[in-house]
Amino acid sequence: MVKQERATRTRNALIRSAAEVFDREGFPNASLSAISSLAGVSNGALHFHFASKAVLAAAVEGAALSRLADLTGGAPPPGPGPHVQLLIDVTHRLAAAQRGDAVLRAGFALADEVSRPTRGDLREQWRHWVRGALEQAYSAGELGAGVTVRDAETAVVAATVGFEALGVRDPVWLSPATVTRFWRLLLPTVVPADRLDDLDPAGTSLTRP
Amino acid sequence: MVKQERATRTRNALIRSAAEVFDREGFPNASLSAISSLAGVSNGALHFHFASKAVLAAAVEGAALSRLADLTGGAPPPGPGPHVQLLIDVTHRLAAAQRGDAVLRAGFALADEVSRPTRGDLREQWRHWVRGALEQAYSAGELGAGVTVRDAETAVVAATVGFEALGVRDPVWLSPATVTRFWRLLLPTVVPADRLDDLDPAGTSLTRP
Amino acid sequence: MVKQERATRTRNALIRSAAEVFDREGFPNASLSAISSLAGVSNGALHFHFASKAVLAAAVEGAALSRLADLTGGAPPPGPGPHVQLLIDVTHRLAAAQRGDAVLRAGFALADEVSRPTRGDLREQWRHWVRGALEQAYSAGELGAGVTVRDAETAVVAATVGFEALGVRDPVWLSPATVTRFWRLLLPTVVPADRLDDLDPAGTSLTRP
Amino acid sequence: MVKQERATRTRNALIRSAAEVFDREGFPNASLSAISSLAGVSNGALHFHFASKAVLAAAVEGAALSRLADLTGGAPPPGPGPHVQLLIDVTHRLAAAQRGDAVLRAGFALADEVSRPTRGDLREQWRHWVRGALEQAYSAGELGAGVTVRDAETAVVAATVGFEALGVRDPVWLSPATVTRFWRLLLPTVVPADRLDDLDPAGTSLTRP
DNA sequence: ACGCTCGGGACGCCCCGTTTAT
DNA sequence: ATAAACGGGGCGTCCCGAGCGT
Repeated sequence: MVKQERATRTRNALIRSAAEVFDREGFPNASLSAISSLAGVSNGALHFHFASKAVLAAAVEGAALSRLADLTGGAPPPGPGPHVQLLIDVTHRLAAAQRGDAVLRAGFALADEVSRPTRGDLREQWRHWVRGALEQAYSAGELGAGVTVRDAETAVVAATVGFEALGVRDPVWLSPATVTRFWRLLLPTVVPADRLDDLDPAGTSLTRP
Repeated sequence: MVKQERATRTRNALIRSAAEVFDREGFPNASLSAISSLAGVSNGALHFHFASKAVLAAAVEGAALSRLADLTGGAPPPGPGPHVQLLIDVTHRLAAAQRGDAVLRAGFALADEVSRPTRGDLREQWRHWVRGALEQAYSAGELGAGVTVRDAETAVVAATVGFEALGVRDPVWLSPATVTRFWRLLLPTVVPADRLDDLDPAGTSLTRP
Repeated sequence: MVKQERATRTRNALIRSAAEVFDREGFPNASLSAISSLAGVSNGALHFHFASKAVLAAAVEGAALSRLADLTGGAPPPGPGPHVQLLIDVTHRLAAAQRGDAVLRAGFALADEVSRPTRGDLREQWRHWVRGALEQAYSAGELGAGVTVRDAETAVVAATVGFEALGVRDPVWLSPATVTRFWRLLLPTVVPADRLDDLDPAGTSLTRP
Repeated sequence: MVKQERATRTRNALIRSAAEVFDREGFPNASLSAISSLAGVSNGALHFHFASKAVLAAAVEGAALSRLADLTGGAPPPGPGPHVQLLIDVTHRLAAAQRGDAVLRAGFALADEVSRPTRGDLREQWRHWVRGALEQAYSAGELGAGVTVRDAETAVVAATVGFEALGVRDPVWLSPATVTRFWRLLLPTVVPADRLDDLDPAGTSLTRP
């Protein structure tokens, strides 16, 4: 069916423009007509693809979820490796993405505003990934003495969420400098002193080897 | 002038119930009739005290601001003293207040949603206080080597904002245990090793001597 | 009582400002708070003097009625005299007054909008006076052959009302030139040819001898 | 495109009932729900066709404008012809229409109340037509000596407007008898004596030959 | 399958004309 | 005569279904 291809294009356009409007106006203030007209389609077309506003929001959240999966590269890779550096890099990538990608921003915002604390929502997903990465680091002996996975998870998740919340009104909170400052402060406690030189709080642009 | 006493009571009741509804539903979803009926007054009474929804929101923010001032005890006290412990204690108090006080929660949320990034809003106010406390600590030589005020400010502000954002859906993020975990992780870097024993990451209930 | 004097002053100020606001906004759009604040008194003061908006409107109409009585000089004087010239003069005076006096304008407008066609309202009052003047002229033999009082009344009342209605948006319709044009056209039919030279369609500023 | 037919029917029903309610209650007092329910459609349907109350009023005015064009038959026909009789006939037709047609009545009222004195509004349109007809009459030598187009225009327009204004509360002012009285008084001055017998102040029901 | 025009209810905010409590 | 409170809508707007086209 050739038709379905255009339909998919329309669907995606709607998701994208929905994300934009949700991000700009917030979910309750976002009007469906604003979304459909931004996408260049009619009001009825929107309802064909998404039965309700909530369903549309869920679709945006889903899109954001897959963006997040792209950023994290799925689950943290097992086995030995510089797990902490990966964590640093991913927080940098997440901040950058949140600065530039309305879908991601809208997704996180929607997770707070609309959906009940579902098991698979963005916040939970992110927390799980952070915990997973820290557990790998712990197993690999990368964490400093007296540092528990739980403590580190708390700090990292809270800070990244804070960056996002503050970044809504002042994007500097999502800048590399901000994230780097955070890691500069945290790293001396998180990793043993002898490993400190191997880690770059500013992140590495290298893809995982 | 006796009459104004009841008026003040009504005004406060409106602010309180507005905070409650704003906190529960979010500003855009909060309906003025829900607020006025929760306060036990009529629609017109609300409009008498607050010309518009925005003005009401500003009043809630103002109330939250004074709550925050109560928590911080105004400006950080100058001179020698355990400044870092004070910072720890205040973050605990703030978290506790945000868990129990809808006005404070609503105030912070409103600062994000409605008001322009005014100089005197809650977020800025909090950031200023944190920075001030850290500067006092720095001046008193309480900060560890290589720790800048700026870095610490970033981490503390981001984390507390994160706690609040996450606490909306899961209050455990605002529990003493969570805040304690954060400080447990941070303190070893923030203060010199020889001072670590003098500080309690779980906070002290003592009022400042 | 000295108090009563101030009360009267307040009452009159309210009537005047009510007329102004009614004239500018129309009765339904005029808000009582606009009226009271323009008069420099409180909202409650207004309700002390006038139980309701309708009562206030009636007061304005009453004030306009006395203005009209001033213009016409009461009933048309009986006996011989240049009755038609008096009619001309009064139409000029009425137009001038409607151009400059908000009370008169508001009064006529209110007579149309609010009050039921009462026997004593402004429109009826004006029509009665015109008819009276024409009857006096007829009795004095001032009217041309074949001219009935009824016909002349119709034309004069309709035209003056038309001037007023059109004058709301373009004051030129209430200018002396306009009224003069009307009489210039009408006079040759209304009065016998030999009396034409004694009458001035532009009106005489003389008070009646 | 079959659908659009029903839409047009709905639109027209809304305009008609809007005219009725505007005419009965006046523009400010007319409630949109009264209009939509009188038209037998929902509140949303109204908003679909007319974005705001003002737009709806403009539509009513437009409808009245075309009614007026029907009455006048467009521009006054050039060339020789009994132009004055045409003018008489049209004033009769206008009065009759204003007595029976709420759209026309509401249109004129709206022109006074809401719209700025636009160049193309009803009042101006009517004035233009009257002036045009009189100019044709003048060119054809139908006007009496000493009668200017301007004077006649003033009297005719003012009187017709007056009939309308007075007719709101007492329809007799829009009756044929009233209009006939007006012309009976005016004609002897307006046209030369030898043409008087050819004209009927009561109007002719003949369509123009 | 995909899309649009048209229409239906439901509130939300604002504001207004009024009475109580003082 | 005031300050405070009341309740009643008005307009606008929004989210959504229905039914026809393509």
